[in-house]
Amino acid sequence: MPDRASPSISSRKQPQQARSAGLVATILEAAVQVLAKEGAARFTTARVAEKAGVSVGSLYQYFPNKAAILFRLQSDEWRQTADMLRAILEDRARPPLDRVRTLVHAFLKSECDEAAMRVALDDAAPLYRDAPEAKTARASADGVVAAFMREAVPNATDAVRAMAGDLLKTTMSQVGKHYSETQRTDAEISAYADAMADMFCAYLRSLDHA
Amino acid sequence: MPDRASPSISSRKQPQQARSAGLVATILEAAVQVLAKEGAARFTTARVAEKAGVSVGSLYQYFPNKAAILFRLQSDEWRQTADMLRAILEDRARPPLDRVRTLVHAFLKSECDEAAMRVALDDAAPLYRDAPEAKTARASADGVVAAFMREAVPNATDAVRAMAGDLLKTTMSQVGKHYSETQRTDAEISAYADAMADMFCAYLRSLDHA
DNA sequence: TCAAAATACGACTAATTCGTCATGTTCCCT
DNA sequence: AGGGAACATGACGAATTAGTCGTATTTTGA
Repeated sequence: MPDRASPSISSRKQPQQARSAGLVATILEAAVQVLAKEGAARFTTARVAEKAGVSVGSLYQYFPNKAAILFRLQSDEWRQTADMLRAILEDRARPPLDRVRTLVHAFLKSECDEAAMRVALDDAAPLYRDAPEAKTARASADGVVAAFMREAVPNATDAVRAMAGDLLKTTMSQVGKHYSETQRTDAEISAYADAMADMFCAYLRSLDHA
Repeated sequence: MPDRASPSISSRKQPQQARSAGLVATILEAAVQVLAKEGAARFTTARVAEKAGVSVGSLYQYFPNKAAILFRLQSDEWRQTADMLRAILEDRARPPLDRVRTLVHAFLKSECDEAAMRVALDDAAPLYRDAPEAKTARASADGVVAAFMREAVPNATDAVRAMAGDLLKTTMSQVGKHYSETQRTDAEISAYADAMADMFCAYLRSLDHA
């Protein structure tokens, strides 16, 4: 039972004039900066507003609370990741296992870029993860993964496929998250991605043979 | 660059009389309660002291700051996990892959017991993870894993073994952590553990064949 | 027995934080 | 032009927190 009850995370109001739309964008950019440079503990609405060159009051006109800003940032990340995942996994011209390897490389690389921001965003997760909006957003990639699994592992029951797909998805995202907490060279990242892809491929092959 | 500089996490003084040794134990038990029932955000020294039936002043006599209490709890968890891991992996009477499966089951089960406390402890990680003491503590299981890998995958270079061992360790702990964030039945836990063990075994076999 | 050391206490300070609201400014439309 | 709506401001209130310190109590050892 971690934090308090789910906060209201939905937007307070939508910007209607051009200046306020720009203001929202400015705030989000500033939020990324503050998160990356100061860390989750020092991520405050006041600091974000200052960095954005905007008053706190303006900030609270478009975000109901601090958690909403963080959720928005995380939401954008998820969307971006889901798009990449879809683009790679749905390329039916290539063998499934090739796609897995490409995906792991792309994911790990993207996780390591902007590592500071992503780690901080994860540190702040208790503030937004229990919101109902977050639960649905996290499941956005499930369909793509399920479709891919049907293609990659045709000889398996639905139950096995569902569990294996979930395991692969969870492994990639969680291990990637942890891996990005330490500074790495591109060569190290690539080697680690190959190891993870080896593991995934061996698993998928074993599922299909069985 | 998340939080501030590393806090001093070492004990302020060692209890010398019986009553103060008991007091430290009482505080740690209370800390577990507070963490599990209130979550990381509401984990405060005042609340821990109150739950322990002790004054804040007494608490600060044996812990230099809040982070030290959290680090102590995490440290105890790590020790406990390392012991379990050693006991299972060093049982040379059984085939290596059997041991892996047993280990995954045991780890996942133990992760799901006390899930609330572990999740909260993880939420509080930013407060203690950058301390130098933490880095060494985390590496405590590395030797056992390396020895096991030599046994399980004799036909592989040291470099491959090191990376694969790290990947398995990281996967188990990170996926386990994420898995325990949701409530599960024993049957579900066991099924997931089997899936993870399947993946690990397929990977280890493929490394040995290659 | 009795003084010094160890232990325990809890009110208090200084700092930080979130979010509001009364007031002022800019924009748009007729 | 001018009136209303949208937008922007930032001082401020209310709440919470980490950690200290002067004082009181208990234990120990000579």
